[in-house]
Amino acid sequence: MQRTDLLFHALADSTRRDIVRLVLRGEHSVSDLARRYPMSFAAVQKHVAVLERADLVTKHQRGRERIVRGRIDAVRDVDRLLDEFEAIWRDRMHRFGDVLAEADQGENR
Amino acid sequence: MQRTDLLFHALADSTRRDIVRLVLRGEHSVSDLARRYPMSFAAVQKHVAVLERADLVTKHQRGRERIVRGRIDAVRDVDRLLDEFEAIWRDRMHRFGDVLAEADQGENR
DNA sequence: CTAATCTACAACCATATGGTTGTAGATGAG
DNA sequence: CTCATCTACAACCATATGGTTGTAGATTAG
Repeated sequence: MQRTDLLFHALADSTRRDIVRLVLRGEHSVSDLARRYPMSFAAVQKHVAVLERADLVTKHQRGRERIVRGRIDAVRDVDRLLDEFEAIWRDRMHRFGDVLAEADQGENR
Repeated sequence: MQRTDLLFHALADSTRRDIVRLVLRGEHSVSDLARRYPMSFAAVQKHVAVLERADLVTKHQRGRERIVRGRIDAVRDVDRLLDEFEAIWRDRMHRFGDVLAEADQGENR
């Protein structure tokens, strides 16, 4: 699977999106996060792993805890991908405008 | 599953992202699309269905063909969600700046 | 030192996903 | 009318996903 797949897949779950919001706001240990959701520690741990695989968060040790931080750069990478779509669409609108302009020219010829 | 999940999930596959690019650029029938990918018609049909469920494309009949169009609005909805993340992060940076400012004040007291 | 906490990881399970083939219904071409 | 094309949909299969429980290793607290 490619990185883009990992990014979108990671964001396609509301628990994971919520975790991203939390760790963008500030640091949280894995157990901090686990306490917030109605699921087991292991389940949250897996969600964090999915986010980590997509580079949306990083984990580093502090004592016996693992601290999770959000990586805004990854979010911006997704943003850029969407910009590409926007550009494609704008280009189409542009070409559509050209066709209309040509039609106008034809009328005045 | 909520709409956001559907949106991100739909975009978490390179074939589907490619289809979105194509139909943002211009109309294509389902069989047009199917010819482009190394998989069965039914498989492409399913991919289109996933995109449709997420409102990233619409389908309408023309003769015996089903014409697929991209919906830029859905792309923009995703964009807005990412903006929320960006805002959260900026807010954190802002608050971090405040803490530094308070520390400075403390020094000069 | 001992006990509690935090984490990692494996095994397991139900369901979802992404692909296939096959069948059948509309529609257009000749 | 007849045949080819386009589509829908069902059945099926292998694998991925999201959850669980259980076990074991680090690390801190007392």
